[in-house]
Amino acid sequence: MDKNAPPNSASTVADVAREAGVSKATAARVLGGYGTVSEKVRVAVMAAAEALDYRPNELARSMTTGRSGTIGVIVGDIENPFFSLAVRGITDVARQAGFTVVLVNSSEDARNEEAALRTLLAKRVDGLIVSPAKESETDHLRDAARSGRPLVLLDRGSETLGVDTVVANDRHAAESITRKLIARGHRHIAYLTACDTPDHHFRTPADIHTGSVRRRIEGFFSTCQEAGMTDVEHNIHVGAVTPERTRAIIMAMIEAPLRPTAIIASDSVIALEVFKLCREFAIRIPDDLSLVSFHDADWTSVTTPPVTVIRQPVYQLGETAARLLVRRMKGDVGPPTRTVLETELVERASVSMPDQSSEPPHRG
Amino acid sequence: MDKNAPPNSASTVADVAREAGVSKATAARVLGGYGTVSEKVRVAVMAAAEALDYRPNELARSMTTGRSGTIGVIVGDIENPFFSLAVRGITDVARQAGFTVVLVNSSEDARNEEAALRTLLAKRVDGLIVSPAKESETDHLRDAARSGRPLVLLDRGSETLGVDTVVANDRHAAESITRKLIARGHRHIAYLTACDTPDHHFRTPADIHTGSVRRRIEGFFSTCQEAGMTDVEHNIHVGAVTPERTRAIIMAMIEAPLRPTAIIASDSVIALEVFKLCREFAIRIPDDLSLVSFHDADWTSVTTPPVTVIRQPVYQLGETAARLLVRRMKGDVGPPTRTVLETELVERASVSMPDQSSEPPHRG
DNA sequence: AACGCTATTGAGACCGGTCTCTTTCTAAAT
DNA sequence: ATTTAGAAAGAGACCGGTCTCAATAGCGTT
Repeated sequence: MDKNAPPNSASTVADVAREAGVSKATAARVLGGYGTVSEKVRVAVMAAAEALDYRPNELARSMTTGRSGTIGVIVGDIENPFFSLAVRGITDVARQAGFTVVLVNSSEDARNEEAALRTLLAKRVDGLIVSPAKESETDHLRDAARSGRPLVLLDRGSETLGVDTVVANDRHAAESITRKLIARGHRHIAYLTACDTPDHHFRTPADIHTGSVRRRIEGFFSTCQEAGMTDVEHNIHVGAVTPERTRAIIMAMIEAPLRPTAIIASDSVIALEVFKLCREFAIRIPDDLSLVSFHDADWTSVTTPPVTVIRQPVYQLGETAARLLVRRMKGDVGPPTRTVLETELVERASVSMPDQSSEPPHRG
Repeated sequence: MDKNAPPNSASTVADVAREAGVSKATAARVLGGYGTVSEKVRVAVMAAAEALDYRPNELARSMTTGRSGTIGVIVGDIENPFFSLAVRGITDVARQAGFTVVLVNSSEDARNEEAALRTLLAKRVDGLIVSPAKESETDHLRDAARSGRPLVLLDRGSETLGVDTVVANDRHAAESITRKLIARGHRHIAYLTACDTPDHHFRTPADIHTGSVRRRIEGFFSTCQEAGMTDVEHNIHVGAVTPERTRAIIMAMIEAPLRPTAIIASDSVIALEVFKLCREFAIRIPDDLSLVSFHDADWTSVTTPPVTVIRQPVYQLGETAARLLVRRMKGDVGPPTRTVLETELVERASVSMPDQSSEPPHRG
């Protein structure tokens, strides 16, 4: 009679059990796919479930099992191609392992990150992948780790926090590109990042709380110094958080008495802004200004000239982090690991050749 | 004694109640922020919670309240800038309204989408935003709607399914760009999309199951026909799903006896591939070939020449869908709405000017 | 002093699953 | 035929919250 009409409210194991004429426990065994049941009963229960349009309540299941089948992911900004690609890597692995992803943008704000973490922990995610906004503020991460749920840090590590980390070899990448620029005669190289300091000025690498960027700046800084360059800290520009601020910084840089001959952009979004501005002001790349960018964004190969970039294995970064997390969630309790993925310098045409360099080597 | 040492397993309201010397119900009232409690008891309970490092279990809360505080989002591919921007719009609104987002990639596959939907429904998301891979296969969406949880369709609508939809005015956009190309003397215009048909050939718009693309093709098709063009269906190319396939299609197109003088790319990923190939084969844009793309991706303004695009309000698409969903989740039960957001033709320099056109008007 | 009203608290059912413990039943082993 | 292992099914506790309902307490009123 009521077999064809699904009830108003979702039906439960108890409903199915009643319909099939068995106990709740037995119905649960069939529906949950555990324990042992006779074939006859199995068929009856399945038929009842079908008739009642039964849909399991994953929430209730999670509460008893203690596992929710979800992993929480906190990134700075999903709109940034770097993160969207990394998240793709994460979701692919997660899906394959039977997990779904809960995504939160921190907008690179430590407070947002902390709130997000609390929410995700409250929702009982089985594991977490976080790209921490600030390495200096990691109390909330420590809490997460302490909660017993595995945590993997993505792109930005914290050496002090004993937790799994997957990063690129940022420092080495920065060193090699800086060396390359120096070899081509550049003596005034600017480094431009979205990371900010309280007074928007750079003094020492310790001011930079975003791990990946700090390591790059350390590499840049020391390579410059080894080459005998002075006042390197004045060539490191922070706070390129919006297109407007980025433009203002670049403008000031260009109009300064000692105008840089090369710019290293810390991400593709900034590089794009530099490129736009150069075009707008008819600054020729690489003749007037050389440009190098971190992250091999799709468009960098298609501009005139194509942009020399440091290719990071972004998808693999996400993939590796997720794989590591899955292993931890399965019970691997080894000591925390730090995975460093290699980068690759892709030389295109946005860096001036040695003979084109307007400055002779060793001038200043 | 055990006040400073948090217990091994997470503490619960019952633990806090015991610690504070009150009943479970009272502790729950304080912790859950409902009902009425005396100030004295409130303080005592909070102190106990603090001491025990109490963290609410959102899962348990969800089970009784029936609401999980999450919204499920299914998109084709988060890596595609279109979707990552739309998702950013969704997450921003969701966060503001107190919801977190569970994200799933369907890889534009209806079966994946169905599985994802089942999972999300089982996890008891409070609402859903889906960008359906196929408008023809919507049984699973109907199920979702029937489950009582609000559903909003993003970018791709289904007229038959009575459900809220947020789309761009794709048809009108396609018409206007096609008209513009025709006005500039183009008589052989190719349309290139990632959507595919079983035999990889296009016959009628009804073959295309992705709503937004079908509407664009309808606009393109009818505008071409109105201009007296024949065999328009042969100029619509489907199945540009990977860079390799895209290249093969473009190559065939270029080598055909009647080579198109203009290409409309259905998304920025395809446009980028066209651009790359043109550069590789020294095909000049716009002199040899005009290019127009849907979606104003960041890089399109920075190429040489910059690409003429149809700017879609992508962030707003996500934002609007999320706002609508939030309203529904709050109990709005009006009839299903269909929101159409306007697009804008951004003319840059990838379309040949009339006087540069190699073909005189009305030739064929 | 008796009464009524409200603020505060406690007891316990409930959400929808899982899972342990028992009991019953079947069939192989001695 | 009797013993016994193991399969199959049921009863009911439990997860960690919410929420209803009843009991108690405190206060103003007449």
